[in-house]
Amino acid sequence: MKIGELSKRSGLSAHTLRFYEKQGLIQASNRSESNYRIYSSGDLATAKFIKRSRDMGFSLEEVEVFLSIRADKPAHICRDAKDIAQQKIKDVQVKIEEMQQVLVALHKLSDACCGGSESAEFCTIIEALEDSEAAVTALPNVSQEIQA
Amino acid sequence: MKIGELSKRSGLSAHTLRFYEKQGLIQASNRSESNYRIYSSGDLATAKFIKRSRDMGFSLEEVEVFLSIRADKPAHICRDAKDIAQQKIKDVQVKIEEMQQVLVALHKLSDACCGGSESAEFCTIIEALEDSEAAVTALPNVSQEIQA
DNA sequence: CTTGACCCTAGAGTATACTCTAAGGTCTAA
DNA sequence: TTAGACCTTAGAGTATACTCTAGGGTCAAG
Repeated sequence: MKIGELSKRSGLSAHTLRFYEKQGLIQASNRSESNYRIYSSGDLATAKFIKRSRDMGFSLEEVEVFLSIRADKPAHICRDAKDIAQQKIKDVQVKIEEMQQVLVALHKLSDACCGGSESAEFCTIIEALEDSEAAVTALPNVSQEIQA
Repeated sequence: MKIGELSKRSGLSAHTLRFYEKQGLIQASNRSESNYRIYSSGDLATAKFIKRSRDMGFSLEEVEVFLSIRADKPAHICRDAKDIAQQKIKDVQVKIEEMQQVLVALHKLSDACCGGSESAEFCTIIEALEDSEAAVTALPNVSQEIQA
């Protein structure tokens, strides 16, 4: 199949597939005479493997490791894979906890504010952000994780 | 005070303060004869305001809106501020939920694996990522949020 | 033989928020 | 007067993962 079909079947865009190729994650097993990438069903399996790994939150770098384990299983041990998974679990847990703290602070911030069409002269949100003694205390620096 | 002291007192690096200036978030109220930025205590309050907003997860763009409300409160209403806060709450809630789903999937993935020094030939993690019928089902695309 | 859908490459652009560098000027204390 | 800490600017680099563009070739159908 050509890249368009692999794209449809894998859920990865053609652009992304070419990008992954550049990153060394996946190769087309053949090229047509006109230099089109020709993918096998094995390639489709690889593409899906990558997609699933990404959907689980693994970075491309981690996916690369999984791919290398997958490519030569006898050369690797279960711990290789499990270490990555467990580290990812920890990362996700930390981020969830950070975001839950932020959520609590945000609720405090928001709930105190009437949110009406009154002048913002005494808006508690602005006041709380202004005043160090307000709702916001000892928050971790979470900005990145919350931005899309 | 000069930028170094504002940095210490606000918790923002001098680099970041200059960067925020470029973005139009904060200005030094004066310049010394040698062209050093001279900040007032009002500037310190602004810097802290920005820091607190960032720590609550607001983007620089959102902080800009808060700053403009703060700069001219009578011209704004409470809803202006509350809308932003509530939208942020929604965003954070969505991300937390996504990450919790990912966490469940990761646990399934990881728990099934022995993690020992056995060959990865039958590693359940690799198998699960390989096989569409495995643990991983209908996950949202969360990759970004989980990466640092 | 042309239209439209598809494919190719190299490289730039997007998003967000910094973070750092180079090259240089200023200030203070010993 | 000189070392060292501090300040200045413009602009590039970092991180991650795409996403898109320009300019061009290929292919099947009508």
